[in-house]
Order: sequence, then C-alpha cells, then structure tokens
Amino acid sequence: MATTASNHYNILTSSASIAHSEPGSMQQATTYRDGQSLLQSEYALQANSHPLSHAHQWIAALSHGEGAPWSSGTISDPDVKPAVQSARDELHSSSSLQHQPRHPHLVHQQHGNHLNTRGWRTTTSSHTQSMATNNSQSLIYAQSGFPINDLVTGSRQPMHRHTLRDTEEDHHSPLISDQGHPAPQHQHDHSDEDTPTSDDLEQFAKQFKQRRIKLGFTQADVGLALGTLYGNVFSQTTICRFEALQLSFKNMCKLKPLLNKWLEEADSSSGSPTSLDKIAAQGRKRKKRTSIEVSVKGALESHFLKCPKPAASEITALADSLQLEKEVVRVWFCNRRQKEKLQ
DNA sequence: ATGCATGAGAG
DNA sequence: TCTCATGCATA
Repeated sequence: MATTASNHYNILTSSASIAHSEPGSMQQATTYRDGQSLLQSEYALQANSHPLSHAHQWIAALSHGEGAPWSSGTISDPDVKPAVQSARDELHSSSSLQHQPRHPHLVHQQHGNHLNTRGWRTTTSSHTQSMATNNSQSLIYAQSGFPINDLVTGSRQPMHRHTLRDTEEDHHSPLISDQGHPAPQHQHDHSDEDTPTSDDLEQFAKQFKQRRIKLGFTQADVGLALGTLYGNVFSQTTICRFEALQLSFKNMCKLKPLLNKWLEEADSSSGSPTSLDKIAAQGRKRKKRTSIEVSVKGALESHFLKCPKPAASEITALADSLQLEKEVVRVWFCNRRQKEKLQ
C-alpha cells in the first residue's frame, strides 16, 4: 500500500507533455486531469458563491486561526484511522462527548451560541439576527441558499460531530441533539428558505439520503443532476459529505436548497432520466496521491497535537525527518486543520 | 467513505 | 501562506 508515489508534481506540472507523450498511458491520462476543464464546471459556480466565509452563525472565533491556541486543549480524534490509533480516537471522542469546549476560544463564544453536538448552532435565527445586526451581512445567503456572493467572510464553523458514521447511518434523532436544546426556529416560517439550524440540516441530510436511495440514485447521479438542473455540477464526494454532514455549516446551507430542489424533481418525475452531460476533462495533470505510511502519520499527528500550525521552517524540518516532500507535509497540516474544524 | 490535492480568495 | 470549497483517486 504504501505505494506511493512520490512523484514530484513539480515535474509533472511543468512538463505536462510528458504524461501525454506516453502512448499507451491511459492510466496516466486518467490520473492527470485538466484543471482547466474543471474550471468551467465547478469553478463556474464558485464564482458566484465563494469567497466569503464569514463568521456567521457558528462560532466564528474559532477559526481565526492565526493564533489558534488550540494545541493545549483537547483535540478530538484525529481521523487517522489506522487501527493503532483507534484506541486513542475513542478516547478523544469520549472526551468530546462531554462536549466541552476544547478550544479556549469556544468558551467565550459559547455563551451566546448554543452549540449542539457538532458545534453547530442550535438556534439559528435568533442568533443570526443578532449577528446580522452587527455585521450587516450575515444573512444573505441564508435566504436563498444560493450564493449570493458572499458577503461575509470570516471563518468557518466547526461542526463537530462525534461520530460521522453513526450519524449517517441513522440513528440520531433529528430534533434532539444531545442535550436537549430547544430548537426553535422562529421568525418566519418557510422551512426551506431561511437559514436552517443545524438540526434542520441534520434532519434534511438524513431524509435526503433515504429518499435518494429509495429513488435509486447514487450520490454521483445527484451530483450530475445538479449540474443539469442548475449548472453546478458536484462530485460524488461532495454529495457524500453533505449526507454525512461533513461540510461546513455555511457550505451545507448553500447546498441544501439545491439538493432539496433536486429531491422534489426526482420525486415528481420519477422516471425521467437525467441527462448526463459529461464534462470533458483532460489536460492538466494532477499529482498522484501520496500515500503516507501509518507510522509517519502517527508522527505527523503527534506534531499536530503540539503544533497545529507549524512554521515553514518546522515543516521543512519535519518533512526532512520523515522523508516526505515539504509540500506533502504542508498540505497534510492544512487538511488536518480543516478536518479538525469539522469535527 | 475518505485521504491527499488543487485553486481562488484573503491576508 | 492560510483557509475554504471541492474533487480525483483510492482503500
């Protein structure tokens, strides 16, 4: 397994022709895709919705990474799944169950927000509103669900869920999260259009998955269908993450209306084949995925616990000691941090 | 289902 | 360089 490839993507990148030059390298062709083509499809949509991350409802502070001192806190389970680590994952998760703020920042933030298990805010709008007042921008995307071009920016929200798998499979009472919180939604009542609460999202995701399966569609089908319906194509990965609540709150809010609409379409016209338009992709090469050995991951993980945001020099040193490319290590930390926020 | 990767956007 | 949204490739 560890086969990896440590290709130097720089080489590949710079010499695109190489990959193509191979006559029978279908595989290679497959491996390296054209980034450009992607631009049209996926990025197209991003164009209208992207940039802003803001702080809105979830806990904003959390993310400000810059100095995030979370190292001291309890970090919850690393996703490293290797058996070796499972034991510790459990420990971590159990600690998180008590749910308490592992991050110092959260502590103060929580006063205002009600966080449910995953850290999403429980009561939405009231909160949002207050934020809106302050920020003036926060609600926008909430309403349409679509991107309004982002106005707000800031940070992301932490969704922490203890067990992804549990959730997705199905148990979990929708409305009740762990502690019983009120889940009031308030204000107006269009259930769909307003900013959903984390409970709404959880419920929707679960329902969505069930319906999707009943209708006989795969996650990939849905992703493509969204493209035909709205022009925004999504991958199987994204649909999967949506169902598993592995996206940021903001991102979940953005996708929900699309998926909801798809669901309605699919329901009503259950029989119509969605046209499959494939986007031709080709061209650009993508670095082959590096497979990091378990032991190495362990080392990275322990470093992460001590220092989630290592300086470039530290990354270099670490990469050197682990015999990995610096870029690989850097990306590993970025992904690790991103994951940390979602959990 | 998830690990590693890319790229836009924002410091 | 980081974050964030997203996805190819893979386990």
